[in-house]
Amino acid sequence: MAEAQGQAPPDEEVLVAPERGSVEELLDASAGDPLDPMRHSAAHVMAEAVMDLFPGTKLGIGPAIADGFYYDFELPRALTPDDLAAIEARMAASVAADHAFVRHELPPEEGRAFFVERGQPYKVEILDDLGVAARAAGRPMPPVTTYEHGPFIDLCRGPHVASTGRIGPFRLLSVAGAYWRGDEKRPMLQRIYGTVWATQEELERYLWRREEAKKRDHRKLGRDLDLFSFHAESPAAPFWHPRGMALWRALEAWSRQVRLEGGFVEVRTPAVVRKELWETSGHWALYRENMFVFEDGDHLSGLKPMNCPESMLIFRTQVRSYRDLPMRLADYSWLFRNERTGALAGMFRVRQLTQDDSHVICRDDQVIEEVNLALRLVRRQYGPFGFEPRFKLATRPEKKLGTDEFWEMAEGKLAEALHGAGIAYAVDSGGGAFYAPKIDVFVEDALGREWQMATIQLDYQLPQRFELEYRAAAGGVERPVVIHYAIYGSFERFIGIITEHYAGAFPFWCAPVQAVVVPIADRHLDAAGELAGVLRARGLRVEVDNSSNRMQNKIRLAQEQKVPYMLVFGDREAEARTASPRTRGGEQQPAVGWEELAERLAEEAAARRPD
RNA sequence: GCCGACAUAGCUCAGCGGUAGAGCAGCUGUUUCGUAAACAGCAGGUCCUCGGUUCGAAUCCGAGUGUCGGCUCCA
Repeated sequence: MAEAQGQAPPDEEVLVAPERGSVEELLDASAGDPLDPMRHSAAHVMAEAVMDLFPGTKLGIGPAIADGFYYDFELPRALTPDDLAAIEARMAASVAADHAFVRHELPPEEGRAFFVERGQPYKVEILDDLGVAARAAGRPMPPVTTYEHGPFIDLCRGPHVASTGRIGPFRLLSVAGAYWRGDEKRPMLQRIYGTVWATQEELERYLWRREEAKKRDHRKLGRDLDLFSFHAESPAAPFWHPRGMALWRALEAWSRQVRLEGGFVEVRTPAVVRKELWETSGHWALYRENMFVFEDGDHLSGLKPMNCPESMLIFRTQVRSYRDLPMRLADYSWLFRNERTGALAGMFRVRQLTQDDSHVICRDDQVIEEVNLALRLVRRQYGPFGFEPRFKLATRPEKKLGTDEFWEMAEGKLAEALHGAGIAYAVDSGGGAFYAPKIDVFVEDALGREWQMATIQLDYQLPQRFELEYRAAAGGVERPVVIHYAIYGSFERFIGIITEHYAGAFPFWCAPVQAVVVPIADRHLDAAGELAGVLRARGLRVEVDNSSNRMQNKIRLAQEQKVPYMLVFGDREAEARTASPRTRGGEQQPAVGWEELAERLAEEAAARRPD
C-alpha cells in the first residue's frame, strides 16, 4: 500500500504531512476533508494531555490524516497502552472544559524566541526552515502563528474548530515509532495515532470498519481457508498449499489468456545470474542491497530481483528487424528480493515472488500504441474482479536523467496513449522514476481502501545499457524502447489484496474449491464420488465431504470455507442422478441432472464474472 | 535497518515464581441423519531458542529468531 510516493505541495509539507499512499491525497492534494480542522484540533488536545502527563515533552508535528490525526512526541520513556487510556481521559477533560482556540501572531524573531524558551527544538527547526524557504523565494518571513487553547499553545497555521468542545467522539488507536521528518538519520519520536468523528455513529462505524478489516486480514484467512502458510525457516516466503495454488493457477491462466490476446509470447529466465549482468543493467550499483548475492564457484552471482535484464539478452540472440517489433514478452519467473526485515508484511511484501511480468520491446514510433495496449490489457485483466482502475501519470522528478526535451517527449507519449484509450487520469507531478515517466494504476477494494497495482514504465535506459538495436526500414540500425508492466503486480500481493477484498469468498471462476459434494449418509459416498468425477471432467475443482459429520455440519463447514456451491446428495439425488445445489449465499436451487450441472458450472467458470 | 508490542496444544485464548488449562479442530466408538455445529470417550504441549537470577522460571532479567503496529525503504 505504501508504494505510492506522495509529494506534498511545497508550502504544505512542513506543517501538514499528507498521509502517504492515500490516493485521494495524490490525486488532489488540495481537497481537504471537512473534518480536518477538528482532527487537527484533536491532535492539539492530545498534545496538551501528553504535555500535562509528561512535562518536558518535545513536540514534533501533529497533522490531520485520513480518518483521524497523529502527533509525534519526544518522551522520556516508551508509552504503553495504559498511557493511551490516561491520555484519552485527559483529552476528555479538555474537551469538556470547552477551551476556545485562540490564534496569535508574533513577529518572526519573537516567535522563534518563544519556542526556544519553551524548550521546543523541533518547532524551532520548523520555523528556521520556513525562514530559509521564505528567503529562497525572495519573500519576507511571515509572522509566526500559534494557536492557544486552555493551558496549551502550539506553533500552527490552523485552522481549528472554535473550541475544544467542538471536537467529536475520538479514540486513541496506537503508538508507533516515527523518524523526525521521516528521516532515518534523525531521532525517532513516538507517534500516537487517533481517530475522531463528528458523531458517535461515525466513530463506531469507523471502528467497525477496522474490526472488519482485521477479520478479513489475508494472513488469517490464508490460514483459515488453507491457502498458504509462512514459516520461520524461510521468513517472508509463502508456502502455497493446494487450495492457494488452485487460486494461483486460476489467476495465472487468466493472465496468460489476456497476454495471449495482447499478442504476447512467454519466456522463462534463470534465477541465478552472475553479477556481470547486474552491472550491465545497473542493479549492482542501485539495487544490490536488496539482492541475495552469493559466491558461485569463482564468480559472484545474485538471485534475480527482476526479469527485465534477461529479456534483453533474449532479444540480443538474433539480429532483429523493424518487422520483428514490437516483441512482447511475458515472464512468470521467480523473483527474489532481500527486503529489509521491517518492510515485510504478509503477502503484501514477501522476499520470493512472481509477477505477471511484461516487457514490450518496440520502435519509438510504436510506443503510444503499445502503452495504449497495456492500458487496455490492464482494464481487461481487472474486469473479472470488478476492479475499475484509476490512472495517474507520474512525471519527471527533481533528480532525473535526460534532457527536458526527452521528458517532454516521453510524458507526451504516455499522455497521448491515455487520451487514446479514453482514460481520465490524474497527474502526479514529480512522481516518475528517475529515468522515465510512468503510469501508475490504482484500484479501490470492497472496504474502500486504495491499492497501487500495475505500473506501466517507459524505459529508454535499459536498451541503451544493453545496446539493443534493430535493422531499420530505412537501413542502418536503431535503438528500441522497452515498456515494462505487471498487471497483477505480484501474484502474492494480488492474492493478498483480493483475499481481503472478497473476505475469502472468491468469485466462482477462481475459487480454490468451487463445489463440495455433501453426501447425506455414507451409503451415498460412491455415487457422490461419481458426481465429483463428472464435474472434474469439465475442469471444475470439486471435493467430496466424506466425513462422518451430519449434513448440517458439512454445510456449515463448507460455508465457513466460502465454497460457492454445496451439492447436497442423498437418496433422491442418487436415485435420479441429480444434485441439489445450495449456494454460499444460502439459496437452495432445484435438483439438477449431473451433466446439466456440469455444463452450467463450466459455463459459469468460463464467464469469469466478478460476483 | 529503526521504535514499540507480542510468542503457551493444529486454531483462538486463559494461567503470570511452586513442575500446564478451556473451547474448537484431531482420533476412537456410537449415530447415517435433507440445507450453518449429533453424542460419548481419548489423545495432544523441550509454555519460540539460548543464557542468567532463584531452592524453584511458562511466569523475572538479557540476547537471538519470528510475527504484529508504525517509521524508513520500495526499478
